[in-house]
Amino acid sequence: MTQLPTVDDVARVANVSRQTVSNVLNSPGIVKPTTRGRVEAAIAELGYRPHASARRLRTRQSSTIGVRLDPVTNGISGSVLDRYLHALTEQAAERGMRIMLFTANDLDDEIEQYRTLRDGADVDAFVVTATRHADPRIGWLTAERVPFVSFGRPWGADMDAANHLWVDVDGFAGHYEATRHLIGRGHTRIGYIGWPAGSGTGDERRRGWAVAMNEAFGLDEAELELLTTRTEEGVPQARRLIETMFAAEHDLEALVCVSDSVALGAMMAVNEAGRRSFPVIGFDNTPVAQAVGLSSVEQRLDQVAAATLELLMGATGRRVLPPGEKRPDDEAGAADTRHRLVTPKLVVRRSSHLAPVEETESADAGTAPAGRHHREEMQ
Amino acid sequence: MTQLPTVDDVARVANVSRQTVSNVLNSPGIVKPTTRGRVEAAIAELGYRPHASARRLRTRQSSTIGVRLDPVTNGISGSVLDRYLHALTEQAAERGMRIMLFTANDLDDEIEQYRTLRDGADVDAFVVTATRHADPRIGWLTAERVPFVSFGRPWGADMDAANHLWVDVDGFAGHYEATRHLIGRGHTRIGYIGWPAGSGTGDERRRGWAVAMNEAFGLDEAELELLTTRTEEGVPQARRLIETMFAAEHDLEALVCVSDSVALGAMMAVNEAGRRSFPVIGFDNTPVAQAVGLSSVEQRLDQVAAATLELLMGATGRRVLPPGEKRPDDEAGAADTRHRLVTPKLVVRRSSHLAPVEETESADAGTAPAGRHHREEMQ
DNA sequence: ACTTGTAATTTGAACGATCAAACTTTCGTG
DNA sequence: CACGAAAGTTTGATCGTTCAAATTACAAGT
Repeated sequence: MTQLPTVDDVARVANVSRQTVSNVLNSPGIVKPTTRGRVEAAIAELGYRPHASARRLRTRQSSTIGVRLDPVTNGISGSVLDRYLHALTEQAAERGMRIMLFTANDLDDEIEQYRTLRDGADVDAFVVTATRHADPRIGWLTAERVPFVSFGRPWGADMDAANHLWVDVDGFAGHYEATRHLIGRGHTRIGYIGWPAGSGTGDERRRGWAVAMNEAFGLDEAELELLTTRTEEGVPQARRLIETMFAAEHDLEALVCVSDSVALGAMMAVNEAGRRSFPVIGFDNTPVAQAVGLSSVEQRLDQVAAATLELLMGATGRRVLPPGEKRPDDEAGAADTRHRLVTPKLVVRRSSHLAPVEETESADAGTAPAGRHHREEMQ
Repeated sequence: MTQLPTVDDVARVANVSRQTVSNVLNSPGIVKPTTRGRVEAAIAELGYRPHASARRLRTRQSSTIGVRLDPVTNGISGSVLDRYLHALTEQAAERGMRIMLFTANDLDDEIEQYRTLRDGADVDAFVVTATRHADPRIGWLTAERVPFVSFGRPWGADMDAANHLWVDVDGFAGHYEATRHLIGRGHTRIGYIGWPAGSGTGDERRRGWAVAMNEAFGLDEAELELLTTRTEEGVPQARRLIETMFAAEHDLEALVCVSDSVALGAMMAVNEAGRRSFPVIGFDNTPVAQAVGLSSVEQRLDQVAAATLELLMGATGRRVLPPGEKRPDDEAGAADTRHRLVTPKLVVRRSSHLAPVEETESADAGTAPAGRHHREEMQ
């Protein structure tokens, strides 16, 4: 093997010109079928593959999406980003795109990386994760007209001005469904363990619980607040919290928890206290939840990934669309085409399957709102 | 913003030639300090960044390492690859390298991807994971002289012929230490739950247990086999296995398990059976283990990542070395320079901290071989 | 001062593809 | 049957960089 074949080599063999070969590759429609066949044969014969860098140099397109890999390994919940990454990589591949990872020390450094990757034509677009209030990255990317989608909706003041593309999981719907599930099983005193107020994501999830409780029992916000406790993320934190709670008098019957970590801590405290019929539901459906039989709300990350690419490339496109312009699928006045809210799905396991309904092995379609959510046994 | 500045723009401003600018960037040593200063000033002034694709076209180097992201989300253990990926991305960045992800449907498809990425000068090297017996990928990469490192040593017949670069975690050492720890705490009847025989990784871990048991109690392989059970990977599988085991008569006092999934299953069965003083140790130190207080063997993936890059790029190099040649650090006859075996680390948690030593909160440096392993409380 | 060697810098030519425009063939039509 | 338009194909230029060789600047040696 002396030298990689180039477009010229193919042209020579197929007895056509460079450009025709290029056309066969990029716009097969405009070249005569006869010729195309000849060229394709030559390509196969020589084992030719386009030189991606040369193409990039000319077209300024890289067919690559950049994702910053967060340095923190967030233990349990860290896997959410990883699962998203898996889904994104797979679905991007189906559209001829690839994912490039990079790291950054802080937000400014991240912007610096954006610039380098953009200027070097290394990536066509970015996926921004872990957005925060007044995120400087969003501003920079928007100002520079770099295509991007953020996984996580804008919060706070940005919320109104937000005309950038974003995808998010509907935490409200998730815990609304979870709470409905518990209510359907006959529970009334359902508590909520959340994160400290002010986290947009956490507040939204709690709101799902709150609305369901209000609809069912007419509780007002003051009453709901009495059923709410808040803690930092983490298994032991939550565990201690619930232990304290059990020590004091209380009449809770079930808990909806803002995350699997918190739910696991709660579950452990519940077990420790010997309360066998005390349902707990988490959020994220992490491997941990799966392993210990914790009911949880599954973020459908494949759908999130699909939505990400849809916003970036259109419904079926194979290249990144320029930002800020009218999107092809804007046509039918189809809702808002600049963001997607993915509805998560409750996964019912043992932890939510305890009393007050009689605890039988096969009790399933009983009082539970059947068919609304997916039932999964530990397997 | 009209046009991105090029090397020519910088040259004009600094009043030098293209090539000098290029030299300042790539071999600053050969350009006179005065000139260099002028060029650097111009670069800063214009905010110039090299066009990575143009550079790649010329040099045929991409400063990128390709990693196939396995489509399977292996639940609990899947996070191992993810954590490796994190570490690799970070450390690669420190050497000016980036990670590109891709997916493939099967091994042949993966080779196809290798070819595309290589021919397109998209990546300089690959990291191959999940190696198996007679892996076709290894052969192809070697024959094509594509630089690569495999995470996972070669097994079986390949083992001898293996002259390619590989990194692996020393599973033997991991479970040797785990077993020594249990022995140090006074246990004698320590069982092993492994994967079905024939998995190189699993066999190697079991061997660590076996050797420790043999050294301490003089058990021969027949006797060791009696203490061994095997199961497919998975929490419920392991759980049922141990339930059966507890149902039958047995005199086990402790268990070393080939993975955290298996260990978790075991732990649940143990709890269910009301056996409170029955230590269990896993492998991988997954978030799950951390969350439920399961002792486990931590694969130091940052070290694995460091070793990967060392093999690929030399101790401090910033570019991938051509494969098959004498490596720079071959000099001092330093062991084998073509592979690295990373020693994992036992992380002691509650699950291994139970009897027969009196179960007190502070019992720590008692009979345990102090200082050998890291002690971590749930935090 | 004059060679000689080395350090520093510059110049022309790639790298492999696509773009834009020019050219040639094909085909429908008056 | 010639004409013009559309379809198909080719040609020259270009993307931004680094390589290889050529040139110039500078210091030391006889």
